[in-house]
Amino acid sequence: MDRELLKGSTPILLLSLLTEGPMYGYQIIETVLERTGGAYTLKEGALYPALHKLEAAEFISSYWQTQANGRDRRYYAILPAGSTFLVAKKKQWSQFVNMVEGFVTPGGSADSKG
Amino acid sequence: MDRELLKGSTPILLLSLLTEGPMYGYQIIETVLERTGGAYTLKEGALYPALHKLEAAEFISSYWQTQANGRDRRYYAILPAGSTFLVAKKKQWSQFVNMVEGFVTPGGSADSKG
DNA sequence: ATTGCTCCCATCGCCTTGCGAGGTAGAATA
DNA sequence: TATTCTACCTCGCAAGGCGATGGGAGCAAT
Repeated sequence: MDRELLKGSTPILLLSLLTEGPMYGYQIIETVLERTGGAYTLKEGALYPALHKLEAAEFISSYWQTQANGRDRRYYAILPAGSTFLVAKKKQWSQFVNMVEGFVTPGGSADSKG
Repeated sequence: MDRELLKGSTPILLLSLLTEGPMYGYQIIETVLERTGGAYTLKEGALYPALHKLEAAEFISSYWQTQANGRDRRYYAILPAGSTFLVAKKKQWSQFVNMVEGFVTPGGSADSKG
């Protein structure tokens, strides 16, 4: 997986994931790993800064939750503003994909799906 | 257009464009501008370094051509190695797109088209 | 008690890439 | 002469992912 391709898509990934429900960092990494069949390992050095930035922007919120073992986990949940942002980001995403594919396949479909 | 989304996709764009025939820098910018209906302006600060890097990797070659006016243009043409690279990049691209869309639309199609 | 493993958080410096701004220069136009 | 268009290019900056590194809690085996 080309790291440069990932740039800018992480917020979409994160926000989309959190739409399914609150998750904690480690769980996000595991989930991404599983769903991509090991193809993409979301790195901690990318995840946590991204999560913090999303929280600073008030697109997500976080809360610590103590488990039965007594250990703490930091859960992240999407906020209404985050959902709104996701919708806009998704649109931007498909426009972007469409643009690139318009060049990759000049004769192919290049209409705007978003 | 989100600049971060662009990162890593420029080589694909450039190589795809050059597959249609040799082009010079200014022409590439104009072409991209036209085809995207003004949505995406490939910036010089992004284009030329990308072009030079592609050339250093021997994916493309360049040659100066003098016009009737006496002015010179630097044309870039794709090399066999560049075509090979493009094919690999395209595959990587669709895998990447597929991955992101797998998260964006969890219920939707997430199979690997590439 | 010590080692080592898994879980779980996080930061730091590096690298790459796009962008804004700036520079050079010939040709056309006013 | 001055401006604009074409056409090339580079530099410093910002942003984001990555590898490395580190802290710490719980748990099992030695």
